[in-house]
Amino acid sequence: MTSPPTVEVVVAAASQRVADHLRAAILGGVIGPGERVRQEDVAHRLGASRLPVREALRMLEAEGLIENETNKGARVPRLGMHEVDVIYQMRERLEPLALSESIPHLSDAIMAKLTQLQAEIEDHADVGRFLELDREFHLLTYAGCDIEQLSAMVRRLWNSTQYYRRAFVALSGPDRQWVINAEHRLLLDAIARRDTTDAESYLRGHIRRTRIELARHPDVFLGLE
Amino acid sequence: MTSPPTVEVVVAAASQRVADHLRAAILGGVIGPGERVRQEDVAHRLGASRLPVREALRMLEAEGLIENETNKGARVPRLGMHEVDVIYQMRERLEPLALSESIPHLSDAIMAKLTQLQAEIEDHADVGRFLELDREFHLLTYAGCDIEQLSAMVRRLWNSTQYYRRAFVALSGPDRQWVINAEHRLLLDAIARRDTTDAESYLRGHIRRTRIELARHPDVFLGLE
DNA sequence: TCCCATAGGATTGGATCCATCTCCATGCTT
DNA sequence: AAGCATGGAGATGGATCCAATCCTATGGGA
Repeated sequence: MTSPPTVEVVVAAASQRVADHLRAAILGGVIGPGERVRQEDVAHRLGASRLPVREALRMLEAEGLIENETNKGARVPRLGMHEVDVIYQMRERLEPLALSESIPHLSDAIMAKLTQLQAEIEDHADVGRFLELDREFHLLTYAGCDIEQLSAMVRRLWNSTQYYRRAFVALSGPDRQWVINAEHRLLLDAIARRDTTDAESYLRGHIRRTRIELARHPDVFLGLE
Repeated sequence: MTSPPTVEVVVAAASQRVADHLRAAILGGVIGPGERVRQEDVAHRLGASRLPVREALRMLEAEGLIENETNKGARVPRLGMHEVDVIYQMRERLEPLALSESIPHLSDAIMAKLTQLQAEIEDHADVGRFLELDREFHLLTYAGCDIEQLSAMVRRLWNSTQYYRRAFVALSGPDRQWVINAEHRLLLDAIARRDTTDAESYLRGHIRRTRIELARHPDVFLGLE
């Protein structure tokens, strides 16, 4: 047997597995801002030692999903309204750049997938599904950006506001959905035309409008800070 | 003795100490892009176990100073010219925002310190000292920004380009120093006037000019990528 | 009755040891 | 002689155990 066993169940570094699990739990709203994450809990639940959990927590800290305090443990960061507002302003400035870097490298396959995703979004039913699709849509438009630092930061900004986006979408109802759809379609068209200027402009507007609507819903942050 | 012993030599979490040491080594150019960082080496050198070193490497990864590959170890990232150029564009977009957030909270003490720093910069002799002062000057202008995510990202961008900035400054010589000084003075004045619009504008120009001059020195990236 | 000090449990941080993976050099085969 | 398989050394990933720190509940004192 010269070649490595093909059956091998890709073990993929325990710390990576733990990180994936926790990330899903936080993004899915299972854990929620301010909640504490105990090392032993997670270790026991996932059948691993505490060590990979510690490493996973460090990785998630890098992604903005966890904050660590020495000797006091890890918790999901709790953001205030102003903080979220500034993070959206950061998105307004960074994501258009990521898009410009991405557009020249977007394959036809990805363009097709984007169109299909937007179609699904317009058919969307529940809130959870919309959040998932919207996230996939936007992040896929950045798939061609091969500057790792930039992609990572954009992902990080999405991660740390995911919870509040969920709360916001749940509150605001579907009567403004047509606005999102119109913006997405214009964005898609600009991307298809490889017009980075237009694309940047539509994207910036899309994020800015969301930020301002979000600022009108302070109830999303009730009981926080 | 009810109060904690005041003499206590704040031990400050070994992993923190290791991270500090490595950060200084990388920013100081002792380690250099592409070089590998072996866990045991560092552990032995700093008289600690390998475990805090592993955690430190994760922290530095979050700061963009280290990149980790599973089962293959850690190394200092090596950036290409285009990558550095995009990182500078990110700075052009993010740092003005950080500055706007910071300005309203800057105390008189900090303003005084900034003026003093600029005076020192105009007196600067060697390259290493200039880099240090310039870094301290700019980061201090962001000291009032209490959005942790934003401050962290700005710091990260500075960190990951520090090496190339050093190479650039060493090459370009002191005949353009007066430009930097003029820009710094205008920036300082705008900050003192609490004029965020002007300050953002000067800062953006300052970074942009540096980026474009840097792009004229591809020799900084010789032998890389 | 309220506040502070103390002791205990709970939780995180660190060290050592073992398993697994990668990389390189050696030697065999063609 | 060239190329590939194999074995060993080195380095990283993981598990268990021990130490240091933090939080809380309890009890004593003003």
